[in-house]
Amino acid sequence: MEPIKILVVDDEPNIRDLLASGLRFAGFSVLAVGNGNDAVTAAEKGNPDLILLDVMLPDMSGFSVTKKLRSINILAPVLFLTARDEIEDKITGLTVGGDDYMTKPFSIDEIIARINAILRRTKQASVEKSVIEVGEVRIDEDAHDVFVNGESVELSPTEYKLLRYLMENANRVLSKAQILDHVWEYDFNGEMGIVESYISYLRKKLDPLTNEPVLLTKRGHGYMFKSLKKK
Amino acid sequence: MEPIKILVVDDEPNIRDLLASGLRFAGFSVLAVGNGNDAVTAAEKGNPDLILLDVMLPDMSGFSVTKKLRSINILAPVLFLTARDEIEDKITGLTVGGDDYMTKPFSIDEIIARINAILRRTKQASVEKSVIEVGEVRIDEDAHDVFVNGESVELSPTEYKLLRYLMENANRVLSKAQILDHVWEYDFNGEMGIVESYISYLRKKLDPLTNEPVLLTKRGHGYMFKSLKKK
DNA sequence: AGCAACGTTCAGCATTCTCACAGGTTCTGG
DNA sequence: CCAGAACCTGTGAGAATGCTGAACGTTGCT
Repeated sequence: MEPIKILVVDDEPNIRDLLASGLRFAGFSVLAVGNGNDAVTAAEKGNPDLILLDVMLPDMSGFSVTKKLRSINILAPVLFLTARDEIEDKITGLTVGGDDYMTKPFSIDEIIARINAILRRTKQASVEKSVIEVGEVRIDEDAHDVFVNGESVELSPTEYKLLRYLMENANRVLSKAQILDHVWEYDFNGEMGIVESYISYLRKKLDPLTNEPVLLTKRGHGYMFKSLKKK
Repeated sequence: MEPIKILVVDDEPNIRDLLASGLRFAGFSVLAVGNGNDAVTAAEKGNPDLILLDVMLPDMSGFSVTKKLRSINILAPVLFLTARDEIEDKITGLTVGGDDYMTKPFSIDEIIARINAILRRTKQASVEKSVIEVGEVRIDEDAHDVFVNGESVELSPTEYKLLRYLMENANRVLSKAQILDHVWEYDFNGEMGIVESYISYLRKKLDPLTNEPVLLTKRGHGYMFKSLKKK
């Protein structure tokens, strides 16, 4: 099975590197460029499965890039990146087919989740499953639903992302720093106490429905999602 | 099987040597440099499997080093080293994928454990197993869990590190000085009596669950973890 | 505008941990 | 068998760590 190819287009080197290395670690094959022209040529040659495209580029807008790509019959789905204060109307309507968009700043894990969601939607023979199930807890990544022993649980966006990250790494201790870097946006520079807060929120919602606590504190090391069955 | 290569980057010669010799003894192939520029060139040539990177370097920050490395397609995971009071704002956003960080001062054994954890996570075909099992005692390094004859035992961080060190060197006498050097942080300047105390704590927790004592005192020499089966 | 949901910080509280000390016990050499 | 060395372990002070409720600002919705 050959790896899924992603083309990253962003003019800010920091963001570009962040995305490139994050995606590579996630198992994708990544090509990264810094402007629209390079993006078009790279897409022609590389034939990527998905394009991660910043809307604000030095030479042309992300939308022009998309148009050019479509005109030369490159139909890979596009995940647009846009600053939060740029008007959202412009984007709505332009994202046709499997396209989607995200606002900066983002969290790495969120980007990966979106990419998987798009690939799931556009490719029939999807590799990724949309359901994560560990022990008594089940997450539907398409619907963003969470069930504990069949019962639905309402989570806020941050609670959801945290739970997903913990479940993806079930039975493995995760340090607060790792959690912060994967779950929170990359420009977050607050305290780690917020992780404690959200663990507390999650416990308050999950524990009443589980037979035994699923979120364990490993004092001095971090937190862990624990599943009953041995893997 | 060729040895795993580690690049150590730290400007303090003491720390650098401490790390280099400790890691070599643990079986890694080590290259050590003292600044960011050397780090980049060394990484280019040496193609390390992991980089141990001090955040505070004379010529550039660990952040810049990482960016440079990633931009020239060096994707080895990074274990950042940082002073305890720099953590909060600086590190956030740095660790992507398999990266992690540790605060100074650290203990050698803890560094090695983290390195193994990262390599385990980032490499599929890992050599290291996350479970150490000697006689009646089993440690899961991912979950930081300890079991004696199947029963779970709760250990404090220091107790855990001490037990792990003893088990890694089962059936071998370890002097108190050795134990102090490996398990405690390098700037610890207390008495060796602390080792006696922690041996005592461990015995109190382990002995009730074992058929025979596992922690032996070799009077005048040190301590030894004894396993039933011959090695 | 008013309201609800959410993210974030903070302070107080509780628990656990580290470490030193000191008195007691066991061992060893002579 | 004795004296000293080595070792064991209970006690407690102070620090570190984690938990949680409360407060506040922001955002989005009606």
